Order: sequence, then structure tokens, then C-alpha cells
Amino acid sequence: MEVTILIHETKERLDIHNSELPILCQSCEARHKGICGALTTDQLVKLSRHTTKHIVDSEQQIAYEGETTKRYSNILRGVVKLSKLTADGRQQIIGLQFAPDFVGRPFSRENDVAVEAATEVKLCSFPKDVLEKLTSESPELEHRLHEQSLKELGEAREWMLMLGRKSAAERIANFLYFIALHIDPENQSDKGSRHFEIPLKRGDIADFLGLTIETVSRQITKLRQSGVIKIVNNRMVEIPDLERLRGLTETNSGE
Amino acid sequence: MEVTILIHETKERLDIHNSELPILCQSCEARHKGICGALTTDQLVKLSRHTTKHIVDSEQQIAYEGETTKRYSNILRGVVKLSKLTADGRQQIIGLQFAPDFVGRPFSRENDVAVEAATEVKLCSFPKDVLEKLTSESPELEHRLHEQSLKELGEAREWMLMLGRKSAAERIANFLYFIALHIDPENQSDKGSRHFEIPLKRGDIADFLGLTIETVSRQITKLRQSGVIKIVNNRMVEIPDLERLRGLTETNSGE
DNA sequence: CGTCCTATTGAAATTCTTCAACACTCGTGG
DNA sequence: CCACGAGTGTTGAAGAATTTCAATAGGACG
Repeated sequence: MEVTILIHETKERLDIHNSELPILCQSCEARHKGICGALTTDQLVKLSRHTTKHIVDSEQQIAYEGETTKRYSNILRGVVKLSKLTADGRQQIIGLQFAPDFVGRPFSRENDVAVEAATEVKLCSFPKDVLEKLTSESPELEHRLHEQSLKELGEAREWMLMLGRKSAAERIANFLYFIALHIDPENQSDKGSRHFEIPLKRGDIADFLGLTIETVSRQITKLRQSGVIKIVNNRMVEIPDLERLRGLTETNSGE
Repeated sequence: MEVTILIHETKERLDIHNSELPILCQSCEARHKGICGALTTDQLVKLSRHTTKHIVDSEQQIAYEGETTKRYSNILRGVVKLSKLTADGRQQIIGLQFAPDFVGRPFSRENDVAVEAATEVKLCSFPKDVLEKLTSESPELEHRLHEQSLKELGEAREWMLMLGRKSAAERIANFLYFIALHIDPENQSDKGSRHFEIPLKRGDIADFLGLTIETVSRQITKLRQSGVIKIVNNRMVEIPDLERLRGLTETNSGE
């Protein structure tokens, strides 16, 4: 099975005057909240020499499970899904990542998960050995990577609780609540109402929640009918009362 | 709900001659395979001043979810289970740890999971701030902690695949296979046959696999009837053919 | 011997999946 | 402009897997 990866390389490589902040980093979110914030200007200059920015179309595979790790990336825009497969092809999405997350397993010889663009994604990527060299020079960089790993670990465990112990209805509420918190935090009105585009299609939601497409669809319909969410056009959702949604995330003892 | 923690403190604190390897570290597995291997003798001496060894009885709680983090530990012996709860009391075990694993989430203000002894456990524990001070001095220590976090992340994701996409039968096979690999690696005969004690009771297995006690029991019975495992006394299991068990871990396309 | 705890087994109930049909949207081409 | 088809999502009914409820069994211990 051959898959062609379409990468639109944007030619943003530039002449860099040493000891000045690289232009391509100046307005970058990863420079502040991402791992690049751990780097000095000099280190950033060094890194940016090996950096390329890509735009990856939605649904394009970025890395394969089991493949030798060659590059790491920062997400500049869009949503990335991480997934694993069973031998007979069942899929489980085991994580979602948003800007300015770091993508990849540091120090790992091969990818333990598949990486795919859930939406159109803009990446800033660099070779494995460049990152590892920088890491060995900068404890602060390793610390940031470690914090990112710990964040992913915390989320993975949250989802284990969801997958192991929550009903289909709770999972859907949990998922929508999670997305609401991670996407477009600017799109919120005062009272906690939010509207946003779900970055996954129904099949992906199913693969994330350990359900089938049909169950996902039915549960979303129920949420719509009960007024917890409003559906604009399959992807676009409005959540009038985020707290109400959160309440459906798990059945409280008194309900 | 008050829970009394019974800790048998073994009085192994000792006079330490500076710059010699602390006696209590000399035969310690964590010194080699665990995080302490990252430390110099001097650092080890410093750490061991704040170190206490405990023996924790099976089923005793070691830390609570949401509690302020005060101490970290290395496991010297036994099996520890990590778990999370929903608001209405459903439990999910989200990880198992074995000697010489490090227990706790570094840099975290409060515990994101509950920690409980699955078997009788021997711990070597030390205050949070001591570890963090050492970490800031030793990039190699942070690296080891990072590797431990990455290992846990990899396992968590493996289990997400299991919880989200595998049948009850596959989960049980998966669980037994996992335990077989992690417990008593010396108890194996030549051809891959192993026997060992399952460190969890049926209820814990259920909470780990996202099933009920009854389903766990039924699936174990099926494995026994089909000759994949032999049950000695509920806890004690023999696996004549480990590869056969692994084959049941997921249904291959051609079965 | 009785009690507590854990595990097993059976039968009914429930949740979710599977299979199947249909609906909606969007682009292409007649 | 409309028909067609592909891709995506919804809905219904039947089926399967797992849970729930209930009863029983076995072992450890006083």
C-alpha cells in the first residue's frame, strides 16, 4: 500500500545573521509556549538552520508506526492525531495534539505511534539528531520535552479511565468538552458558551472513543435533542452551556 | 473516610562516611537499572540522607489522587498499581509498576493518580524537594526520569488500544502476557514456559482491563479449558506456551 | 464449624455493534 | 441546470458481547 505524502514546502529558509533571533521564529508560538522557549538565541539560530516548515493536508500521514524516527516537529497550526493499530486493522486514536505541541517521541529509535493530520496542519520540523544534540547541551530543553511527555501521559491516563469505565454518552460528552477546551479559546462568549469546528470526522471520533461510527452519531443526536449542543453542519458545534456538558462527562453519585 | 497506613519502617538509616557509596544503596537494583544510576557517589550520599525504606502491606494505599505530592519512591520489591476514579466510584487501573521503577509524577504539585500496593511492596522514598534539587543539578537524572515517563506513556498508549479496541478474551490474554513478561523473569523454563503468581486479585484485573469481575473469571476459565494456561490456586498460573498466549493477544487477520 | 473473602457459574438484562437502508453535501460532467 | 457518484452522516432493527443480578463454591482462619 503506497501512500503519497503531499507536502507543500513553503520556502521560508533565510539568511540568518548570527546571534539575532531567526525571522521564522519571531512570531512563532512554539518560541514562547512550546519547546523552543527553552533555547537561547544562539541555540535557536543553530536549530533554525535545520528547520523546515511544511503544510500538510488534512488526512495526510505524517509518520508511520514502527517507522524509523527521522524528524521531529512542532505544530504551528491545526490538529494532529496519534494512533495505533491492531494486527487485523482496528484503529485506536491515542492522542490529539494542538499548536504549539511537540510531536514525536524523543530518544526513540522508531515511532511507537502513527501520526496523521486531522485538519490542515502547519509544522516546523527538524532532524532527530539536531534535537538530540541540542538536548544534550540544554537541560532546560530536556525539561520542556519532559513536561510535554508528562502532559501526554496525564492525558493518556485520563483517556484510559474514559475507555475503560465510561459509557458511550459520557465518552461523547468528554470528547466534546476536551475539544472545546483545546480549540479556539478565543471563540468563547462571556458565559461559557462556545462554538467551534470538531477537527475529526465521525469515524475518527469513534476510533478515539473506542466506539463505532453509528454509536457516535446516535449519541451526538441525543445531545442535540436534549439541547446540550447545537449542530450547525456536522463539524460545526455550538455549546451554550459548557458546565452542563461537563456535568455529562461522568455520572455523579447524585444523578 | 480515614485510612490508616501501616508502614513498617525498617531501621536501615546509617552513619555514612562521605564519598563512599551508601550501604543501603550498595545492593539496590535502583542503583543500576533505576534512576539512582544517574547519580554520582556524592549525589547518592546526599540523597540517602533523606531516604527511608518502607515495607507496605498489600492493598495499602501509598498515595491518593489529588493529594499534595510530598514524596517520591523507588520500588525495591513488589508490584504497585496506579489508578483513577470517576466521580461515582468506578475505578480504572491505569498502570502497574515493578522494581526498580520510580513512582510519582516529577514536578507535579499534586498526585494525578492514586498509588496502592498490589502485593507487599518495599519502597525507598525521599522528599519531593530533594529530588527536584538533585534534578536541577543533574541533567542525567532528569533524563532517566524522562525515560521512565516515556516508558509509562508507551504503556499507557498500548493499554488505550487494548481498552478501546480489544475484546474481553484478547484483554485477558494481553494482561497475562504482560504480567508474564514483567514478573519473575527467572522462573522460565527453556521453551518459554513460565509460572508465576498474578499480583492482582480478580477485581483489580477487572479494573485494569475495563471489565467486570465476572467477565474476567469467565475468560480465565476459557483459557484454562483450552489449555493455554494452567491454574494452580487462583493466583498461581502456569503458561506452557507463551507464544500461544501472545497469539491470543490480538486476532490476526488470518484466524 | 462457621464466617469472611474471593472466585465461579448461570440466567436475564442492557449496551453497543453489526448489517442495511437512506439522507445530505459537494463537485463533476452531460 | 440537473443528474450522478463519492464521501460522510443518520437512523432502524437484529444480533452479539458484556454486564447485572443472584446463587453457589472454595479457602483461610479463628
